Amino acid sequence: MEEKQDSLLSGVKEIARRAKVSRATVDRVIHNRPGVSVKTKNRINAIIKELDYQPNVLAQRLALTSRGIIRLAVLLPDISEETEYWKAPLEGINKAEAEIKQYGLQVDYYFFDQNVQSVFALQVQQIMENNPDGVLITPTFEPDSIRLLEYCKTKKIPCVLMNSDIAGQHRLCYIGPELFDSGYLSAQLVHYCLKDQQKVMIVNIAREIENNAAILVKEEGFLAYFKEKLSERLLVALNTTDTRHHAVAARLNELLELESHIGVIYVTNSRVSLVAQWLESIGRSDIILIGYDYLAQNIEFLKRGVIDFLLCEKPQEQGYRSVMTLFQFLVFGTLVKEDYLIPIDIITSANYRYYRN
Amino acid sequence: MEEKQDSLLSGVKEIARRAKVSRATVDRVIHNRPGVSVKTKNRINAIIKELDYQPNVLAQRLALTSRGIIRLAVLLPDISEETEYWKAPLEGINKAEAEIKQYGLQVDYYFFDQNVQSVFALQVQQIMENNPDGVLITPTFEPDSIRLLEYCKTKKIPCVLMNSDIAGQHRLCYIGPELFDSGYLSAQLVHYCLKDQQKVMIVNIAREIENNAAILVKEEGFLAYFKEKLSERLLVALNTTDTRHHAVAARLNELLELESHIGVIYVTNSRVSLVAQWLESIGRSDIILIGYDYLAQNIEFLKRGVIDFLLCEKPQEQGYRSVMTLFQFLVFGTLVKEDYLIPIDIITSANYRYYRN
DNA sequence: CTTAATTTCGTGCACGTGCCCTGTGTCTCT
DNA sequence: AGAGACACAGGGCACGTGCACGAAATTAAG
Repeated sequence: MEEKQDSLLSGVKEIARRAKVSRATVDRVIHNRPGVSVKTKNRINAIIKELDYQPNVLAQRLALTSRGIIRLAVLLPDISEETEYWKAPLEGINKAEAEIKQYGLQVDYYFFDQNVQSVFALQVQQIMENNPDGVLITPTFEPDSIRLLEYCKTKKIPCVLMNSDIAGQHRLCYIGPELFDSGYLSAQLVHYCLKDQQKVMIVNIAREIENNAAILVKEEGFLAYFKEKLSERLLVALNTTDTRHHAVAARLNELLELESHIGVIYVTNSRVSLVAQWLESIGRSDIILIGYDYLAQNIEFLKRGVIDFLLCEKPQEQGYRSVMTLFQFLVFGTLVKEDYLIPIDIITSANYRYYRN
Repeated sequence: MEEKQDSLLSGVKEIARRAKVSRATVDRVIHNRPGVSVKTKNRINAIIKELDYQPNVLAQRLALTSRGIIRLAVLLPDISEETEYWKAPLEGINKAEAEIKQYGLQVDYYFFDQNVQSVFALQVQQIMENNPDGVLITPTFEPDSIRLLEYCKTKKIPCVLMNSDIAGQHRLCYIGPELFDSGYLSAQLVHYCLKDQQKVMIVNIAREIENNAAILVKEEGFLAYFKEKLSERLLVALNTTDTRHHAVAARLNELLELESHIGVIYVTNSRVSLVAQWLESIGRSDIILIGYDYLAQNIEFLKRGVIDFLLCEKPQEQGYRSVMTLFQFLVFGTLVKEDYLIPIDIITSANYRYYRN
C-alpha cells in the first residue's frame, strides 16, 4: 500500500484504498480494460457505486492533452453578402474551437456556395479523403449529405447535422430548430395580429426553393396552422427565385395590386429585409411583417417598426453546441441521447437588445 | 535549465525557456507577485504578449484544488406552493454548485418567506456573521439588502444581485431581466392583439404590491408603452393582495361587470394561472391572457389556449450564471465588466416545447 | 573587505487522471 | 517440473499550473 490510511483522499486513490488494490487496477476497471478478475472487478464497481465516484474532469482532460490531435471536419455555406446568416454559426464554431484547441483538437473548414451543388459534392469528397475523426455538416443538398453519412456510418465517424435535419439517417445527433413548429408558430403570431377581412401573404425568396428543405418545412407548418384554425383561403403565396431587390419589389407590387386587403406578410427566411425595404418605400406601415433571423439589417428594420417580429434560432449557439457535442463524444465518450432542439425565439423592437444569438 | 531546447512546449514552460528563467519567475510575473527585477519582468511580459499566452484553465483549477475552500452565501425566497417560481433559480444554483464543488467551493443557503421581512433581516444578519467569501442575493427587501451591500463593500466581498436590481449600489453585478422593458414588451404584444374598441386589464396579484419592485417596474414599462403609442384610457387596473383563488375570482367578476369590453388581460407575475382558472370557469376563451413564467401550471393553461403568451426570463440560467460569475471572480479574478441582462423570451403554445428555463 | 540583509530566482512537490513498464505470485496445461 | 497465461502490485511519467522552500546573486552595513 502506498497510501496513508486515514483521510478523505478523493478519486481513484480512495477507491483503491478501500478495495485494497492498486490505482492501476481501479483504472483498468474504470476503462473496461482486460486484466482484472471478475471478483475484483465487482468489488471495485460496488465501491465506485457506493462512493458515487465522479472522475475529475479537469484532471482527465489534462491527462489527455498529451495524446494525439483530433480533427473535426466542418462543412458550411460560405458567407456571402446575400447569406450573412452563416456568419453566426461560424462564430459559434470558432468560439468552441478556441476553447478546446488547447486540448488537442483541430477544426478543418470546408465551405460551399449554397447555389452550387457541385461544390458541395466536391467538398464532401474532400472530407472523405481527409479521413477526419468527427464531422459537422449543414445538409443543404440531400443526396451528397447522405453519401457522407453513409461513409461516416461505415467508418464509425460521429456526424452531427446542424440547422436542418435529414429524416431516417444514422447520425450522432441533430442540432437545430424544429422547422415545422417554426412555421406553425409564425402562423399563430399572424393569427393574433390579423384583423377582420384581412388576408395573409406568404413569401419565399430563394434561388432554389424546391430543394430548400428549411423553407419547405416551415411553409408546411404555416399552412398546417391555417388549415387547422383558420382557412387556406386567407393565404396568398409569392415565390421568387430572383433575389435581387428590384425583382422582388416588382413581384410584390404586382401581387398587392390584385390583393389589396393584405394585413400581414410572412417571409420564410432572412430575406425579409427585402420586403421591409419595399414596404418602407411604398409607405405601408400598416402591414405587419414577420420574418427570420437576427441580422444587422433586419434589426434595423425591426427598430424602425417596419419588421414587427423576427423568429430566431440562436445560430451561434447551434454552431457552438455542435462542436462541443462532437468534442464531448470523441474525448470523453459522452453518449448523445437525443437531438438538441433549439428554442424558437420571438424578437420584437422591445426585446431585441437582450437577445443573444 | 531543465527544459529540452527544441520543441513546442506550451504555456509557462515555453515562456520560461525563451526568457531564460525558471517557471517560477514567470509565475511571479503573471501573478504580480514581488521578487522579480524590473528588467526581467519587462522581458517576460514582452514574451507573454508576443506568444499571446493563455493559461490552461484546466491545469489552473486542478492546481487550485489543494487550497482551502471558498464559501458562498446564497439568499433566496423559499419554495412554497404559492411561489413555485423560485425552484428554477435554485436548480440553476444547484447545478453550478455541483459543477464546481469538487474544486473547493461550498454554497450555504439562506431562505426567507417573501411575506415576512423580519426573516429576511435575520438571514442578512446571519450571513454577515458567517463571513462568507462571496454573496448572492435576490434583494426582495431593499433596506436590509442595502445593509448587506454596505457590509460587503467594506469587507470587499463580491456580491451579485439576481432577479431584480437596486439602483446606485456598489455590487459585483446584476444578473436578471430589464424589468421595465419586460412590461413594455408585454404592452407591445397586447397592442398587436387588441381589436377595435377593446380595453385592457392589468392585474397585480401579490401580498405586498407597493414593496414589490419587480411588479412596479413592469407596470411602469407597460404604462409607458400605452402613453406613447395608445392611450391610458384603454387601461383598467386591478390590484389584489389576497392571493387566494376565490378572492381573485370575485374581484375579477366584479370588474368585468363594470367593463364589458375587455379584450386582453395582462398579469404582472406568475400568478397568471389564477386568472386563467377563472377565465376557464366563466368560459371566456375569447379574452387574450398574458402573464409570466414557465411554471408547470402555467404551461398547462398555455397548452389549452387559456393563456396566450408567457414572458420568461430563464430563471434557472439566472441562478447558474450568478454562481458561476462569483466562482470566476473569486477563483480566477475574472473581472466583471457589466451587468448581464437576461433575454425576455416570449412563449406560446407553439414553442413552449423547446424552451429551456 | 567581510558579513549580514535583501533581493532575485531555481527546484521540487502537489493536484487527479491516463497509460506505460517491470516484477511477482498463482493457476493451468503439457 | 517447466512453460505459459493471467491477475495483480507498484512505480513512473506526463499534462500545466501554483506555491513553499531554499539557494544564489546582489546590495547594504559593519
